[in-house]
Amino acid sequence: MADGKSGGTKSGEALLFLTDEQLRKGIEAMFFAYRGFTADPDRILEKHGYGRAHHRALHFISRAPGTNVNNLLGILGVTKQSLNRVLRTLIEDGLVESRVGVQDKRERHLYLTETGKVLEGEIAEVQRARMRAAYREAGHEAVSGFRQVLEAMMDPDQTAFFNALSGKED
Amino acid sequence: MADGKSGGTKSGEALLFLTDEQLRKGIEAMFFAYRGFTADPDRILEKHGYGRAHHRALHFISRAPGTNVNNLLGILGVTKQSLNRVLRTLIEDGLVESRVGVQDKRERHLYLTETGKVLEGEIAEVQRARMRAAYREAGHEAVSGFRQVLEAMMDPDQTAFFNALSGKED
DNA sequence: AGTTTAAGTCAGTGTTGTTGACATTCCAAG
DNA sequence: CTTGGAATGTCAACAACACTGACTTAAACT
Repeated sequence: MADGKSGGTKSGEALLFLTDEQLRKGIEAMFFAYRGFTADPDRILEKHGYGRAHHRALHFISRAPGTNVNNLLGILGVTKQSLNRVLRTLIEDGLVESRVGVQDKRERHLYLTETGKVLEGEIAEVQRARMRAAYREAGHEAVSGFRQVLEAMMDPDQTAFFNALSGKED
Repeated sequence: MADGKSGGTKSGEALLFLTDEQLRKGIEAMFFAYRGFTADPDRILEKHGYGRAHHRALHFISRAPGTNVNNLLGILGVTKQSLNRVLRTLIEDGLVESRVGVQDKRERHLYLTETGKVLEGEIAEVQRARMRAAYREAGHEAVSGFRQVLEAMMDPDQTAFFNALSGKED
């Protein structure tokens, strides 16, 4: 079962033969790539005294302006307290604006301020730059495969959030 | 620059047209997929009172038995103390064995004990299972592209570690 | 009026990361 | 041979960020 050769690859049959070794390589690739993926944003965030949690909030508020706290909690998959700590500092620092809901006054709708958009844009650009470079290096076919595998790797409820965020095209 | 349509996609020319929107989708896919990627191991680790740092140590010691602390530090990209805290509990709990170096007595060589191999194997299997399922769902071509993009996304020094860990084939 | 929902808060805890100081060992220059 | 520097690993104290659980406020629903 852990001899790295047989194991769970028996039921694969005709279509796809996957040794434990190949799977392990994929797992390690995921680990190292994710570090690269977060490296550039981390550098910028550090200069401002922020962490990844702040980036995630900025990103998804930018992506879904006017979203409420509950929705953001679902997307980020953290607790209220975790999100709130981050959100409070972002609001205090004037990067995020919280507006009381019109229809439902219990809700707070979140928006990036101009300052918030600047920082989010700066971080997004370096992250896009790396993604762009990786895509170009790997080529068109690879990009499609990359996305397919990633989507298949998500938990179903996460996939729901992912799809809900979809822009029109893609 | 942040209108999601133009921006840094100008120098793409013939080969690959990438809108900011497509890149953003890739970034979000990476975020959600990584959460799925770590979900199963996290569940097992939690039962034992361990975290991801413990898993990473177990994984790479299993991958490179007899490695010393310094090498592990390079692979994991954390500070000595971070690794050491984790390593100490794993040694105390009898999952990892630390042997003083023969040639250089400053070095400690790390090995999994039988107990350590059992836990590492259990975690590795659930992680492989998800990767296997994702690979099968996405298909052979996709797997190749997935790996290509991930490798291109790594920092060069991380790629070095990644390749150094390579098994014979693959 | 009573219940539920959305958001925010306070207190306590755990994991994981950091820096700084320290012990041991090796090695090479005087 | 000894002394001093470099490398390896350990320990202590601290910061960031996640978690649970209990509670408050306000608004909405029934």
